[in-house]
Amino acid sequence: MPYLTLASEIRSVVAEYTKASILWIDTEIADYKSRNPRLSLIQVLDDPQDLSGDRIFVLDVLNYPDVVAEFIDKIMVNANIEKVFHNASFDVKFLANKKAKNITCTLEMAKKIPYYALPLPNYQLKTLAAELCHFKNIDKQEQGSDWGRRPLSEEQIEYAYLDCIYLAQVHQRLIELNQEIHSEPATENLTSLNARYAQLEQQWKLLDSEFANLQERIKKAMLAQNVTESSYFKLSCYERKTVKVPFTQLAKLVQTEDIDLDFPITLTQKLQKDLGENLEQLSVDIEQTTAWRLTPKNQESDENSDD
DNA sequence: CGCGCTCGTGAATTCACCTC
DNA sequence: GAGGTGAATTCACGAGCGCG
Repeated sequence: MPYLTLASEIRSVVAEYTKASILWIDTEIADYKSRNPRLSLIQVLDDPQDLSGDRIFVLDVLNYPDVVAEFIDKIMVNANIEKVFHNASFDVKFLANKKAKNITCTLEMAKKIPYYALPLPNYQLKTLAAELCHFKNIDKQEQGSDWGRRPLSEEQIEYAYLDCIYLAQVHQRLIELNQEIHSEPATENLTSLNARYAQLEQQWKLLDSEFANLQERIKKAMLAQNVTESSYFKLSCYERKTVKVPFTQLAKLVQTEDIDLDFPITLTQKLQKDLGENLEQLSVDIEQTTAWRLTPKNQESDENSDD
């Protein structure tokens, strides 16, 4: 895991990366608590199979803002290179932000996988690495360490490159899980899906109804007994306000003050009825959509076993 | 600590569908 | 057609989470 500190060698590595089609990237930030945090390290991996770390370059960019600019210009903004991060929005904030193209976030991928298929207490990278890829002895101690100091400790550099390995491995597993979960609709086996649904429905109804009942009782009990904290729950409240104005007043204001305010209003059935024939004077824009819905058939009559 | 999200909550609306 | 019902949708808001 080459640790590069010279601007010239970092530049040449960045130049090499422009040929890659996908890169796994992590960053370390110095002074994250302060008002102006700085980019300390950029760790890049270009081969997800690599577990040794040989293919990871740890780029020390703390004192090279112009090298960072080059990285942004050649890699981050380049739509031809897919960039994989965990919680991408955090790292990308320091790397081109909104201008970054072709970003993949493993945190978002993980969250999209339904809970039953990936039952985890949280979606931190270390949790995913441990549960999804069975990495042992994952250390996150260095995460909060001082990334602004130089030289960095052995442990810090070790930690920095390990994160990239976790990232690439987790990413691969998430892709696999995704394929299992979100299968091709055209080739799904409807019979087995229906069977599984029916099998779960009864259990689910029992659980769901008791669950809802418990929630309601606990809430009401805590309210009645003036308890804001119980062993499992916190009870909080908030003010909610909706600002309203008569439509005629708003319309008049916009007219008289010549305010630039125009947007489509949904004419609900009630409004259409209230307008009556006046509706014909308006140039309405009719949007047609199709809504599909699943309706369970009545299963209890087992007489209709027709095919 | 702080940013930038997403998510859960509960009320209000809307609408399809059913019955009378 | 009136009226009821349940599902879906919308909205304001705060809680909570991930990163270092």
